[in-house]
Amino acid sequence: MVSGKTHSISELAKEFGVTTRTIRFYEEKGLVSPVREGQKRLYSNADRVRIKLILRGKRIGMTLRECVDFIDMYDPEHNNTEQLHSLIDNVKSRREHLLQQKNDIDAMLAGLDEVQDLCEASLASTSPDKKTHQNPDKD
Amino acid sequence: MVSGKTHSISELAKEFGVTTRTIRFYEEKGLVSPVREGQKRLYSNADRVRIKLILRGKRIGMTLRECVDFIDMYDPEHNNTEQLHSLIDNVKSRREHLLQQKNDIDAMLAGLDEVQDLCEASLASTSPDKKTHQNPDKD
DNA sequence: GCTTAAGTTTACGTTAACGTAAACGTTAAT
DNA sequence: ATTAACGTTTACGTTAACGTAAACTTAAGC
Repeated sequence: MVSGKTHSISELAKEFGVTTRTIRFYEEKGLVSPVREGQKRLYSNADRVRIKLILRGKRIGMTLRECVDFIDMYDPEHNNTEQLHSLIDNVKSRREHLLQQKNDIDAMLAGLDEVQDLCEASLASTSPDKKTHQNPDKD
Repeated sequence: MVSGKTHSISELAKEFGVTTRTIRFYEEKGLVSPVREGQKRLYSNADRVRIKLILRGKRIGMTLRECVDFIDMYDPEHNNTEQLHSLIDNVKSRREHLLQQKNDIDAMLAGLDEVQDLCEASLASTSPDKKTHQNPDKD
């Protein structure tokens, strides 16, 4: 089968918790290219996946441009050797960036643990004995 | 000792790789409050740490407002029981958010691995035998 | 005394990522 | 035939997070 299930714009909007305006905006920017049935947009499953990847990227602070660049890595239109090497470099630096972000997140999670401990300790004792406060200077 | 080492604005700018404009902007927004020596700003180590935390937040896509909220969790001006509970709730949702982000990052890292494998395979064989392409639909 | 470097305030400009609204078309049900 | 639900285009508005420039002060070095 060449054409799988398609979706309306409001279906996708509901599924992903965004507005239709957002999805049209993504099209305006060339991030998705739904087919038309008369006037209306029909979204393929590939479009769905692209939107999912875009939103994933946004959740970790990527710009739309970065999301596109990222997604474009997946499609194998990079034939010649030079482009493949440049793509690998790109992958490398992206990976480093992501690992940095993981470190940042872990540091924050540790901070949250600390805050929560302090809170609970403070709640446990009606007259709370002051614990010494560790300041968050690591990294 | 009550007052540790202080720093000029350009020192901090250089240390963190941002412009002085950025640091002044943060002050404008109430994120830092350097002391003045005459006209000039003197940044304490506490200021340094706040900036560090801000930049850490930004790296994972937090807004400045979110960064402040996050940082404010650290200082124990939350005395009464109700506020402590609300703070704990806040910690909880932040933690969930951060864990979601870690999942997103892991998914992307997996994607990068795949892309890299494809690239290297394609480079290894001068006449590259087409491998079947796995599409990234997980999660 | 002059220049250079670093600092200051004030203020307008810019980009990204949509929100919001107006004005209109199409299909289906009442 | 009219309301309702969904879709469309066009276009102006908005917020965040600075960039950039102008015009000025202060301290340091020669």
